Amino acid sequence: MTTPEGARPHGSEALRLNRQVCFAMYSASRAATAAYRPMLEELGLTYPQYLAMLVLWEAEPRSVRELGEELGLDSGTLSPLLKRLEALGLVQRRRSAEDERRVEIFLTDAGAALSAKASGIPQRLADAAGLTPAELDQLRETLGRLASALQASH
Amino acid sequence: MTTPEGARPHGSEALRLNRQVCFAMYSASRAATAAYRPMLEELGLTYPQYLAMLVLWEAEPRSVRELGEELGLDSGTLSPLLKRLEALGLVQRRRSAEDERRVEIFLTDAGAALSAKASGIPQRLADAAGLTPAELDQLRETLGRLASALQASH
DNA sequence: CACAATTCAGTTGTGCACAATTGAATTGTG
DNA sequence: CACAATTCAATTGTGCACAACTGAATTGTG
Repeated sequence: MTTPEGARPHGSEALRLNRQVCFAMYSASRAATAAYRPMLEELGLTYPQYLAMLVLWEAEPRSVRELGEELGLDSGTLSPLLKRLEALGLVQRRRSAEDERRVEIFLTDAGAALSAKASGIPQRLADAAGLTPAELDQLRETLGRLASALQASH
Repeated sequence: MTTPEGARPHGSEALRLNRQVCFAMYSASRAATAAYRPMLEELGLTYPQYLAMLVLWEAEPRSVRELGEELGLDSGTLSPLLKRLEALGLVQRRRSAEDERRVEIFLTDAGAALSAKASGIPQRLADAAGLTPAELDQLRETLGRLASALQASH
């Protein structure tokens, strides 16, 4: 069904792409990011930037390390991302006084105000997902267990 | 529970990070890629390169467009990736004779032989996932529906 | 047949991810 | 207290993703 004219099939069953949960996850995750894109464009954010803002909207200020803990990202990813959020005027980075290694991320007024514009996004995406609330709950729970097990595996 | 000392909480419930299925998917997908990494290192492949090889192991040759269709990737991603696979000696790119726009991707002997070394990976990952086969099946099915709905949404 | 529209692969530019490293600040230990 | 070990953010380099564009080849239509 997936094999085009002229291509010789010789794959083993275990290696079939369509069998692989990880590929389904990889595809669905990219599809979700793509579904967010037009909504986030209205806010001028990328999806990872939106995630960082979500964390800050919950509580603020946060150090780069705390943000990384929440998002599972390291400073190699966060440093330039936060610099971009600062350039957008949404965030301010300030060296901590008590611990000069730390950099605290504060929301600017514009950054704090942006949450109002973002408040409808989760529901809009849930609608686009086409799953029942129960299915979404269960999916989130299963993915959480999966991520934990995978992280523990290496 | 996630709010550190000194950070002022003021998030709305809908925007809570831990509530969001998409973040769970994003995290789990990255965790899966990370779990693959040490296994794929033995093959000298990245995860997207491994996906391309999976498609070619199923049937070969494939045009760049066909590969892109299977993986949901465009030429902007695939062209350099395939160039790297060619540099690794796993693949050969050849202009199609019937349609000079197309570039056909052939496995080299080394590329074909690599599937033997990869054959254990899906099972190793399934073990690391810590889910039952039934849960994995259901997860894959749900993710498939989710990805379809999200793609249809824009 | 002519030529506009489409298909196809590649390139350029931006923004993640992530490994590896750096250098400064802090903590732990003898 | 001294100094080794650790923590923290930033930087560098590689490899995706993806939008926008280019140019060549093919297809569709008048």
